[in-house]
Amino acid sequence: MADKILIIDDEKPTVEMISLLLTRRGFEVYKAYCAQDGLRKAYSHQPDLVLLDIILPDKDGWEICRQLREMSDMPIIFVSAKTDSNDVVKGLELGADAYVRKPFNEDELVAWIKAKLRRSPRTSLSEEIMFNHGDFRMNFMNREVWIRNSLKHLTPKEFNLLAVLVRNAGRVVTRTELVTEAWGEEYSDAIDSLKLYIHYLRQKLETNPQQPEYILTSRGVGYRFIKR
Amino acid sequence: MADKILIIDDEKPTVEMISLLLTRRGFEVYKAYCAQDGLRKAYSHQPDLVLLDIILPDKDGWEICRQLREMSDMPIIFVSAKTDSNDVVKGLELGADAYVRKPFNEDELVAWIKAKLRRSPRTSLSEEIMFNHGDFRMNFMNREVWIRNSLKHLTPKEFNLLAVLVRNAGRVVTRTELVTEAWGEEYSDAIDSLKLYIHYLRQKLETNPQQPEYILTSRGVGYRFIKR
DNA sequence: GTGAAGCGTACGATTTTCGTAAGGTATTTG
DNA sequence: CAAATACCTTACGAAAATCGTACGCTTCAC
Repeated sequence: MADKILIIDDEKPTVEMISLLLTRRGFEVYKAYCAQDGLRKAYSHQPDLVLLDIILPDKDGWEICRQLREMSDMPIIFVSAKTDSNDVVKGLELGADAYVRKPFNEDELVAWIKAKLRRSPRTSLSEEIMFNHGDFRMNFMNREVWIRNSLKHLTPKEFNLLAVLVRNAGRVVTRTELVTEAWGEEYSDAIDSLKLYIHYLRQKLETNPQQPEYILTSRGVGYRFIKR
Repeated sequence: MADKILIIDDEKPTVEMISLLLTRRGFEVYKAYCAQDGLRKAYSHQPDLVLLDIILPDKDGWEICRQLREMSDMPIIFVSAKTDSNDVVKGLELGADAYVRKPFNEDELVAWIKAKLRRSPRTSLSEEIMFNHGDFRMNFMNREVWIRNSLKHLTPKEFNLLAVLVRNAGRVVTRTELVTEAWGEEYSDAIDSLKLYIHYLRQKLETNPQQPEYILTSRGVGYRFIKR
């Protein structure tokens, strides 16, 4: 799954340049040209990291940083033409994770981004999920799935598919959503494979695969993992 | 309790200057003038953060960074006169948290330190990790691996690979993650070497290499060191 | 009731991955 | 400089994972 980066900067050419650079390296990029829009997109897209300019038309970058910090721990990197040490100090004290001076070296910016992403906790994803009073246990860390004290071996694609279902337990997940989330964009039309893998999973997980308890189908829409 | 900072740098005046600066701001400072001493003091004093120069008499700063990263998450800040972007990129890729170019502004350095301390999880680094009731012991200081009271000699690449596995014990580590973490970014596609070195490790560590107890494979994903 | 569409399942072919062996090149060490 | 050690490439069989396809069953609209 590609990391999502939000760029907040009013200089359009800069934004385009960074955007191109990051897209080429496999990131998913969101752009905002003013503070208001930046904050809105931070809320709606939940980026994994924010690149932040200081000089903006409406509010300044300091204020955005402060407001972002109120809601989350996402890494924030200032990217600014204000190169004075005082500004660096101020940015870091406001809770930023790094400060890159403009003009910047492209590789260096990418290295900062990667370093901060590597460090960021990703805690929203829990290590293990249990259902059915512990009868069903899925551990994302060691990639093990247990049903009533017996370990079920899943292949990578099986595991990834189940992971998406389990993380969205209780809600019907669209077929395309399932395959793209589990296996990547290039599988978006692999609906035939989907039913095959659902079948494999049921064979391995369900007591009676003909009458599934865990993975239920929603005709014409997708599948849903029971939440109990 | 005052935060402990370890400075590893061979230029005495610089060390004294930083030391004074930090002491005045209420930090507890430890100094080392070479790589060996730096690593030893890192283990013995358990600093909360490390300031690291690149040019050192014995080993270089890159190597220290890699070795520290093998066993702990403590924040590392490079402070170097090497100001080239390539060096910054290299430092960050090795797992450093920041890179401050010499000569630096004092307030800025302090701001970086405080920012990194604020974020840091406060995990202590131990010189040795044990599993399996002490049957398996890995010592990062003298780079020794013991299994049931017999010393196993590992080559540098073997040791580094094992270190990444052990540090992530219990979790499946991706193949690319493994090689880049253990050997550096330039190995990111050396998946063939990986299986070879896993093979070597198993030959040396496992009682029965055909049925490994320690290093388990997660087909299509990576490997995992058993956590017990 | 009937046909069409959606879904489940069986089977086997193809592709990928893993472990291991063998041998060659570089690098270190005495 | 010779020997030992570390590193790396290639190759191949076995096992696992993936995928295509065909077909039968269920559900639903009319």
